[in-house]
Amino acid sequence: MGKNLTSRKEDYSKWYNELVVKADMAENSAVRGCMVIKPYGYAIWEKMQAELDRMFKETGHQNAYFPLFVPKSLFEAEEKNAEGFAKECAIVTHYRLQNDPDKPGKLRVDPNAKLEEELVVRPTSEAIIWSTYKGWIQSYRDLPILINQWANVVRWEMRTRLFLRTAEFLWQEGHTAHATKEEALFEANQMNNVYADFVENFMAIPVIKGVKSESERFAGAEETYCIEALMQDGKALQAGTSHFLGQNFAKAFDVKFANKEGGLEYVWATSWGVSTRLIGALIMTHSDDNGLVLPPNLAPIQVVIVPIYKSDEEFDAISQRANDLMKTFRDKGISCKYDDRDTLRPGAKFAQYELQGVPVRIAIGPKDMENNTVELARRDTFQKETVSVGALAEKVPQLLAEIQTSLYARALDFRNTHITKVETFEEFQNVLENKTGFISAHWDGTPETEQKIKELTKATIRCIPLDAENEAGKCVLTGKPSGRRVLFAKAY
RNA sequence: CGGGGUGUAGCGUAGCCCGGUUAUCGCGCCACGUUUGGGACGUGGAGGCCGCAGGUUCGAAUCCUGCCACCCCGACCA
Repeated sequence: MGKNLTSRKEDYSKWYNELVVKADMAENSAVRGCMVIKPYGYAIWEKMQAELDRMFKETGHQNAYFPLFVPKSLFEAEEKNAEGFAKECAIVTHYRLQNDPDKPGKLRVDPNAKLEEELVVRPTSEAIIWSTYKGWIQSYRDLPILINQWANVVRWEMRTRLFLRTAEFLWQEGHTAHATKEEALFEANQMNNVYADFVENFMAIPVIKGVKSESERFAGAEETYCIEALMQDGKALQAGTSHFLGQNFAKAFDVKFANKEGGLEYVWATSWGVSTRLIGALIMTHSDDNGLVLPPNLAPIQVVIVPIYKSDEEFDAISQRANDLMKTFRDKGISCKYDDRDTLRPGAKFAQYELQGVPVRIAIGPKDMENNTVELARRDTFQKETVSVGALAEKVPQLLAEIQTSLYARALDFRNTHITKVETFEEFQNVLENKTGFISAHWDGTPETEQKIKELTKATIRCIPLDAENEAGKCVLTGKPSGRRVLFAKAY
């Protein structure tokens, strides 16, 4: 199921409902491709937010909030940025409805309530933020500004894909202002490292750090750092980006500062973001045919306890033990749940928690009560063992840690076996067709060649890896000289 | 926006070509009872403007026209 999340509805629909439902289109509704994130899915997002927020603050950032609406005149100020997003903007043109004289009971847009200037619903916030920063920055003493915003943004894509490309999505966007180019470059690179750290160590998804080619670069950026992950179906997913914006936005919004020498200089900028797309990455990296598989770090419930009983007496005794265990676990910071519902049989509960990806399950029945044991089962491998009650306080935290590392190891192994070095274009096409995954190949460095390869194979340059070694070679398509390999793949 | 496909109960579906009693089946839901170490079983029950709007016809889920939505493939993209 994890292999085909976005292409085969029947594969993911059974647990997709646990996380999210695509908004039902009301009659006449133009809302398309938006998602409803249900509590369980949102709890996962909150865990991500909490950890990222911690990491941002550790690196000196603060949270703030800026308006949803961007006046068109601000939006168009940075030319490349505006051009890049123009095709996918939702625009507010009116501010009032009125009763429709022709259709009783219906409303229409009041033609007299046209806005003097249209408002763009933010597809990203550089414009509104830099127009604000202008008023905040006069001197080098006002720098750096290190701000992050948690927000929703709207991108009116022609085609949406659940989790990976919804019309509205939640994200964080960092926007920083610096006195020097070096400092801004350091910041952009640092935040890309923060993302890599988070995605690898918290979400157990291996990534490749790199920079984008010119044509894949963020609109308005001078350099785009990125982390690229590989999904189980062999397609690449951009999991996060961090942009060095140069002085483009400072120039567009006329943001200058007085330096120590008394001269005026334009400010250097970065922006960086990750979104609810990461939930999609999580699903497509770890899930299997039984449903979601959550790394313990992200699981809203890390341990679930299921009682198995016939009589009330048995139930009471098991409940007592379960509550004792819960206290033990909670003291160790483990989130746990005791499912004492008498409306479902144990088997149904097992299936449900597998669907939800709960990492560890403990079952307690009459036999266990007799022997002072429990059945301990792990979601990732389905292994079960009988463990004495006294050993659990040690064993469960260990098991959670082991699941976390083993999920990462499994994904890393898959990823590494799906990076293929090729020398010829024939090999290139062959790998794309039969093996999928990343292709490490030489490229002559021109946008034309990149475009040609895209047309011929649908594969794009995912990134130029930061750790790529210098290696003389020949471009797979043109045969022209190349100084190092880049990574190609079909991408979401 | 181009090409293909699909809309029938909360979910998944049969019926549509070839129009004709009360629209099929499974899951789920509700009630009662028996059950409970891997998705229980029995009995009874509720739930449908057959995507929307027109048209053809004595009669439309079924035929025709228009519209809307969704899915897949392109273009576009976090």
